[in-house]
Amino acid sequence: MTLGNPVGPDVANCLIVKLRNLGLDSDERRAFLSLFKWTHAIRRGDEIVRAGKSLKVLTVMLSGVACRYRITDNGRRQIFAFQYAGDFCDYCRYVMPQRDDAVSALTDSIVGVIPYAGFERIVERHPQISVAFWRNAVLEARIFEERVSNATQRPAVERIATLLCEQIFRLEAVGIVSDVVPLMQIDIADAAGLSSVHVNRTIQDLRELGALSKNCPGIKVENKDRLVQIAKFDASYLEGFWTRLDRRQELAGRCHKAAD
Amino acid sequence: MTLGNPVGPDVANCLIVKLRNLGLDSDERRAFLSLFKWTHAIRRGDEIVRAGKSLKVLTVMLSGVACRYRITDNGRRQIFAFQYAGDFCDYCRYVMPQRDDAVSALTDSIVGVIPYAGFERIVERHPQISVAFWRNAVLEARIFEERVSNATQRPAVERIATLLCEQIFRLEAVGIVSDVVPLMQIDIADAAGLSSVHVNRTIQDLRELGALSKNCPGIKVENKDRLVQIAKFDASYLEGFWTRLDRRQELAGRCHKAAD
DNA sequence: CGCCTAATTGAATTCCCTCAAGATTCGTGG
DNA sequence: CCACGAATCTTGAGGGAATTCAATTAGGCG
Repeated sequence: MTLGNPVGPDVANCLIVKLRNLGLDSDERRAFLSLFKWTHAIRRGDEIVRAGKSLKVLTVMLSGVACRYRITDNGRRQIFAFQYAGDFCDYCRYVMPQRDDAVSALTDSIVGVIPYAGFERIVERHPQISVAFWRNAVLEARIFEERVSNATQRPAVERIATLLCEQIFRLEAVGIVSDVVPLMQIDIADAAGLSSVHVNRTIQDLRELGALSKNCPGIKVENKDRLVQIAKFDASYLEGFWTRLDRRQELAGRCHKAAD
Repeated sequence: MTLGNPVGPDVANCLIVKLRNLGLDSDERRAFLSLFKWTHAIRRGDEIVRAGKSLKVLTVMLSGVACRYRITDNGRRQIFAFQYAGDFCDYCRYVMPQRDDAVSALTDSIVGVIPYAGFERIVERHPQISVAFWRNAVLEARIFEERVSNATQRPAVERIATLLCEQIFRLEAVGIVSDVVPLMQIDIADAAGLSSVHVNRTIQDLRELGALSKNCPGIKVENKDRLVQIAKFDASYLEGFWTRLDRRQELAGRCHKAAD
């Protein structure tokens, strides 16, 4: 379904927060938001970006949860990233067209769409936008590093605890505060690279340890501090998501502009 | 040791190739190369970038091999990236100052240094440079994705074969063609997240399989095709390193400039 | 020639996987 | 509102891949 509505502050709130965190001032944000030509409502399970297809558009999550994934040769689904409101689904293709992962919706979602043409125009007028995207790419690389480190060096409990922490902190960073992690066990398995059986056992361990809630459907955090402690989670690697004010100064200097 | 010499085409050859592959035209490359204020000679084992230290400079490998790494809480060294001539050691810190990995030299190396101040000036005059760095960051993220996928889904033989293939192809991309992979088994282990014991056994398997040379020191490729075959290696994810001419067209269009 | 680093080998153990079956929950339609 | 089917989650048992610990051999350099 295509809605003709422009993207107002109501729908785009998370995106605005994210753009600010990436270092864009209000002018640049306004310019970026003006680019949205339309929005799509996507149903759970449907594809947002098709593998191999190169539509000349940027797609942005406005609500819901999605994942970027690939089917590996052994037939399993490898989830590379979970995407929440404010996240760009396929921004890398703009500079790296040969990337061809698929993105599909894990819950009912709304996405906004920006044609490349308009984006190019804006980038030219506001060079800071490409710096912001550069920063975003570095942030994403940073997340992957953490995942590599996790996958190869740590036992499943810490691994899954860390994955959960990351999701919680990222959601909070764009203003979505909830004790429910909106993922299924199979999603966690495919992202962490563990079998769903083992994920299940590990989640039960986390429940026993008091980190997750017992006797309730889905994955609900009972004790966030405990979870963070088990994961030995240090959120500093996500700092780009919620650039602190004292940090803003430094970035602002680097951007030749005061933030806001 | 600090050399007062400017960075001439002789020393910077690999870097020039890399900058071209990232989509910079000759003007932009010249501007970038003019920024080098000095070069350092680094000895094997020494640190190029210190963890936590934020020098306001960009560091670029001009020759040799280095690795970006971190010591994890369990005391092991996690290698995130190998860096060869032309690679930027710490470019991410420019947009993400809170990153604090260390980089140290695995062989005797020469690095070039660019103060942030000069870089900012150039970026302002040549906005394409930040797009190029954006592209570079995406490329790096892409490499990590591959590593996650490898680490979680594939057996050690394929994992190590893939790691070796990646190094060979990256070295070739900047014009360094050799059948010797300039890494030790312990480096491979810390990068792949395997124990050095198991890496050793796996390398012996690769020798038995005819991919690596027997009876010679270090890691020498006996049969590249065989190695690629074992790794099921598809180099397309590294394409940004050797942007093909037909691709260049597309990128050039996106950059509002003809390449070269 | 001897020292230090790197590579190699063996044996026991642990973590996670696969396969397979059973129990819940959820959504849908009657 | 209940019943039924499908998806999700849960549990058990057995096996394999990689780890750790420990000891030995080869290589490189002063």
